[in-house]
This record gives sequence, structure tokens and C-alpha cells, in this order.
Amino acid sequence: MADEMLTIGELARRTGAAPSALRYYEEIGLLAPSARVSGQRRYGPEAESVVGTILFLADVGFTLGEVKQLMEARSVTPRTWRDLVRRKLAELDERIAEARAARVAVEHAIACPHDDIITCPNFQAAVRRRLDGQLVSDPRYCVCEVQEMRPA
Amino acid sequence: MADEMLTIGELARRTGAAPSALRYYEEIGLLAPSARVSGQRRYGPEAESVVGTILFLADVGFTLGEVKQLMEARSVTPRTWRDLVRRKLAELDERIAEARAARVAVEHAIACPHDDIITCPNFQAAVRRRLDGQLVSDPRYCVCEVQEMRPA
DNA sequence: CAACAACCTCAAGTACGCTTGAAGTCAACG
DNA sequence: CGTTGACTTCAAGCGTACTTGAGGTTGTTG
Repeated sequence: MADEMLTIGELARRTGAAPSALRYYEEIGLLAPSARVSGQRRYGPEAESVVGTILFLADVGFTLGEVKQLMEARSVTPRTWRDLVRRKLAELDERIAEARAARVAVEHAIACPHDDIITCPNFQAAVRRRLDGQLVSDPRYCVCEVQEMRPA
Repeated sequence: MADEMLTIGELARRTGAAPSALRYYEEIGLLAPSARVSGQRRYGPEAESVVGTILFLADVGFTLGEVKQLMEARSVTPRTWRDLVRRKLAELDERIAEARAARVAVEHAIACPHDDIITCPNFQAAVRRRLDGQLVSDPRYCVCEVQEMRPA
């Protein structure tokens, strides 16, 4: 009965995004209210899923700029859309690989029996490799070899 | 023969960090030159591995603030040190889990045959779940079920 | 002695995604 | 009619890790 128009506060409550965030989305061109009632924003019921889509895409690693491109591309240019998504997939793979490599290094550091790991020769060797330009994601990039771990 | 003092430029060249970055490290209390010669910073040879350590720790995911804590804790309080490292490990695990969950969602999106994925019912269902507070890392958080993927 | 490279300081800018604060408007309630 | 609560705008701030620019100094070379 009542028309389905949402105030910014209600939309915020329904989506979990802060009103300031919704205003920010509008500012960067991601979300526009369907109307204004004496200066106040009113959103149609579809706005909820639009915001949901923004939040979802942001969650899976897209920046708001990319979300904007995605929304603009959409069905108009499925190619662009798929390209963006494919690139994000590659980016995620890289992120995972980096975090896993870092995880290995950190795990080794925990296992290191030296009180001051910074003076540990294995740690220093890892630092050396880093200075020599070896990527952290290199499998040899490990802080302490378990075999050599026990202090002499 | 020549004393081993490095200028900021040389230290930068040897470590790969920009001079401005080294000054910044000094500003935040991470790295201090051993002396000044007519206003210019001079670093001892050990500075190279100190910077290497900073870069290494930053690479594996520590913030510069954490690196500072780590350097300060060191052997003084191995407990603190290990706590920090353990926390970072947990953080890395979380990061990996999130990226992997995101990766799954993005992969499903690529597989979706809809031209405009935003109108795809499976995508909308994922958005709904997100609005209902389900975490992206939830295994059910997937965009397109492969079986339901073909458009009617 | 002039030019040049490399250094210096300090302030401000960058990217990202907002939040916060000040100051004001609007509708409803008592 | 005054207060409350929700809204408005606009500017500025936050955190992270630096970079950039302006304006100046120092040391070496020709």
C-alpha cells in the first residue's frame, strides 16, 4: 500500500551499509536515488539488491571503481565484463600464492628455536635472498630449514 | 680501507628501497643512520641487513608498525615476538581463506552463461545471502550452480 | 667560479573507502 | 512553539606506505 520508497536510513538498515557509505556510492556514481522528497533521497525497492550487488562484488575483491565498470559494462559489453572478471581471478590467484608463501615463511619463523630470530643465520639468509631480488613467492624463500633449526 | 659508511643513495641502491622510503623509515623510528656528515646521513654496513629485514617482514605481511614492534621486542621479549608472529599467521590464514572463497565465487561468475550476470537468478541469490549476513567464506556462497547455469 | 649531482627539510599529495564534524533543514510530536 | 530524530551539504580526517615538489645546502669537477 504505502509506496515502496526507502529513505537512506532504511536502505542502510536493510543492506548493512552505513548511510554515509550510500552517499559515497552516489558521489562516485555507483548508486542514484530514484527521487528526492524535500531534499531527502528516496530509493525504489530494487535499490536493495543494487547495494547488495555492490557489497558482494566488493567482498570478492573488486574495487568500487571496478564495480562501477562492471555495472556499466554489464550486458552492454559482456566481453568487457568477462575480461574484468578474468583479470580479477588472476589477481586473486596471485594474492593467494603470495599469502601462502608468506604463510610458509612465518610458520618457519615460529618454528625457529632462536630467541632472537633476527640473528638466526637462516633468517639472515632469507633476508639476503630478498635483497638479492628473490621473490617471496619463490619456494626456496623460507626462513628456517627444520633440519638446521637447532642452535649449535 | 675506505670506511664502510654508506650514503642514503648507496643504501638505497643496495637494498632496492627508495631514499625517500629510507627517510620515511627513519621518521617512524625504524631505522636510524649511525651518523651525519655535514647534514647527510651515513649508515654502517649492518644497515643493509636491517633494511633487508624490514623489507622481508613487510613482504610477508607485517605492517611497518608491526615490524617496529618486532624489532623492539626481539630477544628482549621472545614471548611478545612469538605472539605477534602467531597472530600474523592467523591473519594470513584468514586472508587465504577469504581469497579462496572469493576465487570460487568469481570462477562461478565466469562460468555463468548469462549475458548480464547481474540478472542471473543464482547471482541474485548470492547477493541475497550476502544481504542476509552470510559470509563470503561460507562454502554455499557461490554465484552459479553449474547444473542450473543454462538459461531456460 | 659555475654547474651538477646528490643530499637536506618540510609540507602536501596519492590511493581506497569511507567516517566524522559542523552547520543547517524538515516533519512530526507534545 | 520547541524539541527530537532523521535527513541534508561540504570539508576535512583516517590509515598505510610512501612519493613528490619546492626551495636550499654540500661537495666535486671543469
